[in-house]
Amino acid sequence: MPELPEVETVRRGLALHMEGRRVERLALNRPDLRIPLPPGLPEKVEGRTVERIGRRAKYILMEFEGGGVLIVHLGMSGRMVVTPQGSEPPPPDPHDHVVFAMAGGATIRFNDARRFGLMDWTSAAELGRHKLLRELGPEPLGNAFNGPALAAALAGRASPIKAALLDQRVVAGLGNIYAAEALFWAGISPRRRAATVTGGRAERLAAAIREVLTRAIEAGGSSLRDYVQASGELGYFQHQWAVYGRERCPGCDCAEGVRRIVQSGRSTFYCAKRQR
DNA sequence: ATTGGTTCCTGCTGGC
DNA sequence: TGCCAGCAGGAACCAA
Repeated sequence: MPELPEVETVRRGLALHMEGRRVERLALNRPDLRIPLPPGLPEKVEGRTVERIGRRAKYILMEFEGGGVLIVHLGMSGRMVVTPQGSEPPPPDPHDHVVFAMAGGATIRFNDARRFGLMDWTSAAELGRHKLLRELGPEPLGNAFNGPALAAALAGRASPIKAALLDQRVVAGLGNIYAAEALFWAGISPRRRAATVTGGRAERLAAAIREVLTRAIEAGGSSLRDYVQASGELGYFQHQWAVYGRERCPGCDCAEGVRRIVQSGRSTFYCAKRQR
C-alpha cells in the first residue's frame, strides 16, 4: 500500500539508477492499467535522458530532457523492480507491465498485480494543470502545510477527520495507514468531525502528520539497498506502526482501548482511551 | 458542494 | 489438503 513515504523511497531508488541516464528501450507488456497507457509512449521516451525523478503526493514524476514528464502512480500493488547494471535480473513476472531498459544496462520494471496503478504523459509546462495533479492539496512535508492551513482545509467539513485526511485535496499523500497513525500521535479520534479540528488540535495533527511521514521515510531509506535488489521490500516502518493492525495500544500498553472500525469502507484502528 | 457507496483487480487468509 | 468466499486498498466515478 504505497503512501507518500513508500513512494518517496521508490523515488530515491529510481533516481539512483535513472537520473542522467538515457532510456534505451521501453517495452510495454500490458497497456491496460487503470487508464490506458499514453499512445506512442515508447517513441516519446526512447533515446531520451531522464533529467530528474520528482514526486508530487503519491505520484512519481519522471522528467525527461526536452520537457516531457511521465507521471507514474503505483496504485495499491505497484512496484518498481530495479536491476542495477551488471546484476542478474529476477525471473520475469506476468505483472511486469512496463520495462525500462536504461543505457548502461540497468532495467526498471513497473510491476503491478492489481493494475490500480497508472502512467500518463505530459510536459513540465502543463504539469500543474494536469487533471491528476491540479486538485491536490499541499505537500505535508512542504512549507505550505501547517496547523492553520490544515484547519482552513477542514473548515465546514462534516465528515469524520479520518475520511477528510484521505481526501488528497486536504493534504496530499496520506493513505489509510498513515492517516490512522497521525491521528493516534495527535490524540484525535478518527470519528471526530473534521471541522472541529482547529487551533491547537490542528497544530498537533499537522505536526503528527509531518513526524510520522518523516520517520517512515527514514525507515524506508534504511532499506534502500534491499529495495534495489528488487525484493519489493519497501522499508521497515511497518514494525513501527503504533495502531494500525495492532491489538494493543502502545501508549496505554493495554488492549481495552483499541478499536477497529470501518469508515468509508476502510479499516480504521485507534485507541478510544487516548484519542478524543 | 459535499459525502457516502461502488468499482476496478488479484493475492492472500481463514474457515470449513 | 484443498477449495473458495471475503478482504485488502487509491482514487475515479456516481448518486443523493
